[in-house]
Amino acid sequence: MERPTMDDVAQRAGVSRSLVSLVMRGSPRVSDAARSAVERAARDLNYRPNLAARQLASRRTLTVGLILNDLHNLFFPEVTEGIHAVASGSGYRILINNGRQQASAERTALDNLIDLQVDAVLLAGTILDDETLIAAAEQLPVCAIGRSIDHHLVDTVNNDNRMGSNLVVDHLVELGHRHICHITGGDGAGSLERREGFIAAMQRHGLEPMIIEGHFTEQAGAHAAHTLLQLTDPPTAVYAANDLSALGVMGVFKQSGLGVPDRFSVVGYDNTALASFDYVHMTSVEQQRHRIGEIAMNAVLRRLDSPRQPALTEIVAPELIIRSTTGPRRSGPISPD
Amino acid sequence: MERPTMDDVAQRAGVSRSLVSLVMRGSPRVSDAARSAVERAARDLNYRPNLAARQLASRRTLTVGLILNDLHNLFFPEVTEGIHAVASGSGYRILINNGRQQASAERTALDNLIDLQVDAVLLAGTILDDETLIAAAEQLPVCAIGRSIDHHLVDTVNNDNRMGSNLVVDHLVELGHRHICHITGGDGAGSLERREGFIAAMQRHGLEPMIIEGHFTEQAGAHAAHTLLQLTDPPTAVYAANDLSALGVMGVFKQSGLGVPDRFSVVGYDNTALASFDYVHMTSVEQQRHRIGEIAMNAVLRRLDSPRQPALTEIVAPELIIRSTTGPRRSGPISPD
DNA sequence: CCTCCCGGATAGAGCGCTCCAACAGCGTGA
DNA sequence: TCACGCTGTTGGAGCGCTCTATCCGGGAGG
Repeated sequence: MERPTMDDVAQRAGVSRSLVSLVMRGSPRVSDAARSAVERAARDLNYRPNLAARQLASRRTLTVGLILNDLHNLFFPEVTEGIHAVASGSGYRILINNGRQQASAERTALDNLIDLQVDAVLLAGTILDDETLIAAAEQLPVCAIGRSIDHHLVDTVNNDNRMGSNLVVDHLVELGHRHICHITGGDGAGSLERREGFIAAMQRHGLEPMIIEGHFTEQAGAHAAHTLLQLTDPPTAVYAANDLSALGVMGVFKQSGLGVPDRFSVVGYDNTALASFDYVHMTSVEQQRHRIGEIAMNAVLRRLDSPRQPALTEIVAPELIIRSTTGPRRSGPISPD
Repeated sequence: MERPTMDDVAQRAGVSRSLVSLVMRGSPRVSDAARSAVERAARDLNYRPNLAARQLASRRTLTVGLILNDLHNLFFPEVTEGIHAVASGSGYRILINNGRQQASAERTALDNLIDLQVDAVLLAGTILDDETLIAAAEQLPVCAIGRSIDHHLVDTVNNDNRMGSNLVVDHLVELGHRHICHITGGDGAGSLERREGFIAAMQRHGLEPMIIEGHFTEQAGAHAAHTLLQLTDPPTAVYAANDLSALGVMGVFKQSGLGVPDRFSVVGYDNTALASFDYVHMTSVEQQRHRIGEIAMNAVLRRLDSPRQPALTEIVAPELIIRSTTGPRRSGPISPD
């Protein structure tokens, strides 16, 4: 009933524990005969190595921790899968911790993972303060996704948020829009860059940027939409800092009987499932989430190899996915249909 | 630079390692003087216990594993938070693994967690086969959420799916609908019960149940909707096995210019964020996800205490959340607006 | 005065693995 | 023939904790 140990396997196979250990770790310098004897014995006993013991002796876990800022945000599942794809191909397992959108929860999660002695930590969309992150980076490889941080040990992977804003503005201008409003993402990951990119792009077109401060939430989008509807000369297009916020905007427009894209064009960011549902079918900026995950995990693998190498700062080009919430600017007064 | 060990703390505090261990584990039989000396030394050295060593020696990890069937499904975040709320109150940490909607991935995840020697495993919405689950239950406490399984060691927590279907049918019938179609969830968690509950409820009302087989996906909902639109005498209401599928239905109706709820009433299940967005505002069945998570974690704690106790089978009553995708039956032929 | 007890502290034997040093054979070349 | 290297295998010393058994010293009880 007790879980078998390496000694049990060794005894059954008629070899030493050291040999069993070599086989378990896939060493090449083991004879075929010995290897198959050990494998047989292990199978017979249903042996599974004790990771705690392995870890204690070898000081590594072949495990990397992943902290997700918010399980509710559909941005993360794809990133996670990109990470997973690379990790499982290189023998690492992934352990996820939920940050629940709170810096304190993220800190606890980080502590947990460090206590568990994961070999490295990936943070996605994290809002943890820089010092904590850097302190962690001195102990083990750390890679941050969707957040920039200036430190010689912290690798980062980001999409090019400025470019994303550029794509959006170019698209809207091409459709004839001149009066465009950006709803920001507040202190959310990447929102500062999206905002700056928006302003720069508008100025490049000789247009005046309009901005409403918001968050990465449905409520923020809804709130901003209500504000817009009060204006005497409202914009004809709205660019929200993420899909959630954009959906909040669309909810208000729908309830007010204002057609999208007839009265307003709406664009989101992240191209999450929210945008791609046929029922929503929203124009949005795809960050290449899967690819970002892959790159991040590869960065971790690299740093696991050479821990003190200079920080990697990867920027991935986003892509505008045009769907049916954006259309030609329609002039004329605003009124319910 | 090396991480300090218990011996370092002991030396600095001028006591034995055993005493340090007692302090770390919060033993009451330590003098105040000794305790504070140890605590000081630990703080000075920034000591953090090595979980692997602790685990190896004590054979427990104070960690429970959680396997989520699908990170993309917004049903799980709430459940996770319910689990977390109870777990953190009792000193356990949660480790999440992603099942990626594949039984094989779930099995790997389970193996991972068992190898890591978590004290217990929670599975949410899992599609793992019974044998694997039962085999795991012989080794450590296992609790399954959203899935029934008949075994004296596996605790289960479910919402009352039959009752959920009942609520839906009663609501639709009350609105005048007599011709109602249920799109099933295939082999998804709980979908069999929802289906049976639907049939029973319809029969109770003397109505003929109509069923289209589906899945827990947007595609399945869309596919079923297309099928419905081919019928000469289509139903006036559609009850999909989950929100995702219901949204697929709504996407098709929208594209076909068929108003909801004017032409069709649509109901989902799970009351995820998908249903509650203002833009969607869909009638759906709330499972009490947070509560389910809490109950599940409590079941685990109980079984951790007395491992051989008979299985707990908790059923939570669901609640129908009525929004604007259901309305009075409208007679007359179907045609685009 | 001796024994007993008891709170408080400690020694030391593991837990199940890894990994280094060492070793047994067996060609091979001088 | 002997030293040498090479392949395959082994012994055993840890890794950093927990936990049982044991010890110590002082107050209570006889």
